[in-house]
Amino acid sequence: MKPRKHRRARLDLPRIAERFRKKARKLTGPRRAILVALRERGGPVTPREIFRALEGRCDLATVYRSMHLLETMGMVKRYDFGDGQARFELLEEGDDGHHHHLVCRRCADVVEIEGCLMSDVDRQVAEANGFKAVTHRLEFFGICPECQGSDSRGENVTD
Amino acid sequence: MKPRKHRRARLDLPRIAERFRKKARKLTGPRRAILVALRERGGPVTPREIFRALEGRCDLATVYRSMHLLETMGMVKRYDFGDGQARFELLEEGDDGHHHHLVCRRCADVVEIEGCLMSDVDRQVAEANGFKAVTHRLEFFGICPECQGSDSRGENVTD
DNA sequence: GCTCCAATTGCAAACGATTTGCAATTGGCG
DNA sequence: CGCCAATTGCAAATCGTTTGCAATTGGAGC
Ligand SMILES: [Mn+2]
Ligand SMILES: [Mn+2]
Ligand SMILES: [Zn+2]
Ligand SMILES: [Zn+2]
Repeated sequence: MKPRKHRRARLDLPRIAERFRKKARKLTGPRRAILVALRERGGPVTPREIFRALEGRCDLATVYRSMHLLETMGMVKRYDFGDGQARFELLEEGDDGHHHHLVCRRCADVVEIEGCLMSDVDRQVAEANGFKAVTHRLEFFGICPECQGSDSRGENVTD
Repeated sequence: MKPRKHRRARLDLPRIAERFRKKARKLTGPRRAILVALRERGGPVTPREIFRALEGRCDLATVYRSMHLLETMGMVKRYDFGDGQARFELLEEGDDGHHHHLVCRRCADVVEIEGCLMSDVDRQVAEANGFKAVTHRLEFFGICPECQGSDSRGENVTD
């Protein structure tokens, strides 16, 4: 049994629906399906992955529109792993989603990094430069255990 | 006199040319112009900004091709501020370019953050998850001094 | 200097992610 | 059950970036 890689893996669906409706929005078929897909995955998902998981129950454009909506509603958070596609995670009520990830450069496997010890750094950076409301975006990249042995180029991973 | 915002603002042009030629590459007109533009700016520049600065002396496709080349030669480093366009900085010889930025969310002004105190964090993250060769990507975002007074939405910036 | 050719360029078309216009569909309130 | 604003599917548009190809050019060798 592998350890669960992502927190927020189990959220109550009726509760999600309720949260959604509270913002005076129609809970349509496609939207429900997207929320289910987001909950299933738990970790960061691309719009295209959601689209594939929906198997025709929803158009790709609708996925994008829904992600925007959910983002402004504060129900999902967007992450950027620098590969040109957005990723989203469903948030628990009250969670602002601020956390970081460790991404394998070979297989793109993602591990959640618990907690963030940088709020004091934000303050220092703000202070030192006269900025206000400073936040940060931080992701880690490396080679995961699985990918360390079977190297794609024959050389071994060190360090 | 405003303080200089970017390090590596002055690099010797002949020396840059020499570094370039050492890798057995043709130092063409477009490439020379691009290197000059990169040196002029000092801080992170988008391909389109370089293209504009070149005023017809070089095609946009050539800018992109040159950035790839310079990147693989280790003469520029790519940064990602999450707005969908790449930025590049010319590097001093021997510099790996690892550093971070503070970007204004209103005017997109960029301030360099000196140094990086996270190599021990990289190690901890690697250790804790069985990953190897862990690095990170980190940028800060906030509201710069200039943008704090004249607020775009009438509310004042706090915190 | 002049020749020659692989390296490089400009141009236009292709790309992949994301956005948008619009006519057809639908959730949820009355 | 009917209505209508909200939502959707579809196709076309957009944006940053990449690529094919024929024309151009730097610089090594004479
Ligand atoms: Mn996560
Ligand atoms: Mn910089
Ligand atoms: Zn953080
Ligand atoms: Zn760093």
